[in-house]
Amino acid sequence: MAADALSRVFSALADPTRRDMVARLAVADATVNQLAEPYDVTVQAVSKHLKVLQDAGLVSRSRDAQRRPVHLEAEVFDLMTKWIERYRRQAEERYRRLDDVLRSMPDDVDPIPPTSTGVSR
Amino acid sequence: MAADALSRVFSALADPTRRDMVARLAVADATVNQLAEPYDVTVQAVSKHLKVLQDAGLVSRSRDAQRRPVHLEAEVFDLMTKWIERYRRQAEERYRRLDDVLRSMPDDVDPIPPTSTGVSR
DNA sequence: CTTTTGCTCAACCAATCGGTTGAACAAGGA
DNA sequence: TCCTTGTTCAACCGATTGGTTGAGCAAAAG
Repeated sequence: MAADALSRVFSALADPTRRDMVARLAVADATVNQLAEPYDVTVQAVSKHLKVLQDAGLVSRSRDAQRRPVHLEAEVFDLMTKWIERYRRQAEERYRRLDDVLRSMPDDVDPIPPTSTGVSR
Repeated sequence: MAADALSRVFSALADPTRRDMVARLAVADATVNQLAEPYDVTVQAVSKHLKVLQDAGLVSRSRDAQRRPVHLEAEVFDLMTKWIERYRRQAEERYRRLDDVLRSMPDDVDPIPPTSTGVSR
């Protein structure tokens, strides 16, 4: 696994089962067995998934007798959101500028060199 | 690879090299060779990374003579943003409600059964 | 036509992933 | 004390990943 935080978060959420767990944990904390119940895998597999989510900082664990309740930590989402928004905005900004350039293209400038077809506006 | 779109996008961005490519493509379109230049890997490896980004719908390709310029498609980001925001909001909402519950807790109700330590808030 | 440029395909490799089974451990209940 | 419950650890397995090299192909340039 790539060591950096952002990679860990993205890759943790790249798995549908883990995303479903996050979705359910957004509603309420849950134990490993509760989380495992709907899925067609062993509780050990779920425990592994939880370790991935925990390493990504997406969930935290506490203790309640033998149980180890899982709690969703929503703050880490910010890391992703910030990254995504940054580049989306940048790309959209670029798109907007391209639009401006095309709109302001002077008539005496022909960006397409004449070809055999000879078609240029 | 998990077949669903969201998994493909998350997993595409789970790699630092691919995130860096996206960052650079937000500034300007680029050819495979241009993209490969800063990295310490073969151009074939970069071509593979691009295939992953393309399968996730994050980039598109066009044709310019022998070149196959890469263009960032910012719209797919929405898919992620929507998913993230949904569960973050839900988790934060739950946190807020928990706060309310604690604040409105009547004095004669002790939610924690007495233990040997006897400590309860 | 031949060569060069830009890129992709195919085969391979080591490392990681998501899953399994089996054993272990920690804590409460009989 | 022994048993049951909840969870994790360890070892293993097949599939996938990110990388390599080598060959091939399409289009421009010579």
